[in-house]
Amino acid sequence: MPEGHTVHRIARQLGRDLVGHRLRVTSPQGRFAAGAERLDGRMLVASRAVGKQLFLEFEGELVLRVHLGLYGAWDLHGRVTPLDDGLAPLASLGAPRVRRAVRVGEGESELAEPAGVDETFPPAPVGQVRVRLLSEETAADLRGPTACEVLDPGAAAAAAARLGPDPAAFDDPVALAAAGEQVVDAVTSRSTAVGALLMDQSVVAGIGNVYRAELLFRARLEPHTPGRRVPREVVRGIWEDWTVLLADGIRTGVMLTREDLDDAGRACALVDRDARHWVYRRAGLPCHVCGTAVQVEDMATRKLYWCPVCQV
DNA sequence: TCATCATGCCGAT
DNA sequence: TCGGCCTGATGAT
Repeated sequence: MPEGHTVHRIARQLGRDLVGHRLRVTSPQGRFAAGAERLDGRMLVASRAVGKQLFLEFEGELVLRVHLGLYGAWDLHGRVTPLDDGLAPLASLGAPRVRRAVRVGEGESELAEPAGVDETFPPAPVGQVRVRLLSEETAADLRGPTACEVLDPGAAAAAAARLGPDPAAFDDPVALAAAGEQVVDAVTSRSTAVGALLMDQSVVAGIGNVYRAELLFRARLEPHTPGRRVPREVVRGIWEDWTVLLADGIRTGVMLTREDLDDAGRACALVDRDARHWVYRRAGLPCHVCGTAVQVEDMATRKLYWCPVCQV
C-alpha cells in the first residue's frame, strides 16, 4: 500500500528486471484484455514514477499508466534483482536471486525467500491479476489497481502534468529548489487547511496519509492552519523535509519518520510499526515529545493525527 | 474463522 | 457524500 516511496521502488525494480526486454503482456483476470493485447510483444523501454503514479513506456509510443490506489500491488516472480535497500542482508548481496512472490513495496525484503528447486516458472496467477508482464526470467503481476490504462505519450505527459512536483524527479538542485518554490506558492495562496493541501496531489506529489501526519508533526504545524497563513519558510521547510523523507523511504522501503531514534531505536522501529511514527495511528497514545494524547479526526475522508500541544 | 480497516482515488449522486 | 476497487494485515471471536 503505497505512498510515493513505494511507487518509486516499483519503478526501479521493473526498470532493473523488465526494461530492455520484449514482454508477453496478458490480463489473466480479463478486465484489461484489450489493453494487454495492444502492449503484448513490445519491448519495455522505460519505467518511471511521478508521485504515486507509475508510467511504463513501451516501444511504439504506448504508455501503461498504473495507480495502485489503496490496496493495489505488484507481485514479482522469478528473477528479482535486489534493490540496494541497506536493510536486509539477503537483499544486499547484490547478486541476482530467485525469489518467490516478492511484494514490491514496504517491507518486501522480509517476504523474500529463496524459491524451491521445483518451482515452475511462470507460476499460475494468484487472485485477480489485472496485468501480467512476463519476460524470459521475470513475471510481474498487478492486482487491485485503481488505474490501469494504455495512453499515448501526449496523454501520459498530460497526466503527469496534472501532478505537483515530486522531489524524487529532480537531479538538479536548482530545479529542485524551483519546484519547492512552486509548492510554496501553491500552499500559501490557498485558504484550504494545510493538512488537506499536503494530500492534494496537484500541490505536491507523492504524500499520503502517513507522510502527511508526520510531516506536519515534524514541522510542529497545526494541520487546520489555512495555507495562506503558513509562513513561506515553513512550507519551504516541509518541502525540504519531504525531499529527505522520500529519499529515505525509497532507499529503505520503510516509512520511518522519527529522526530522534538511535540505532537501537531504529532497529526496534523497523519491527514495531507503532514505534516508527510520531503521531500516525497513535490516537490516544502519549505524544513522544510532550506526553499529551495524540488527537484524531477525519479530514477530507481520511484520518488525521496530530499533537494538539506540539503542533500550533 | 470472521469482521474491520487501511499508506487512494474516481465517478456517480 | 458515498460506493467501488476486491487485497491483506490485524484483532476479535
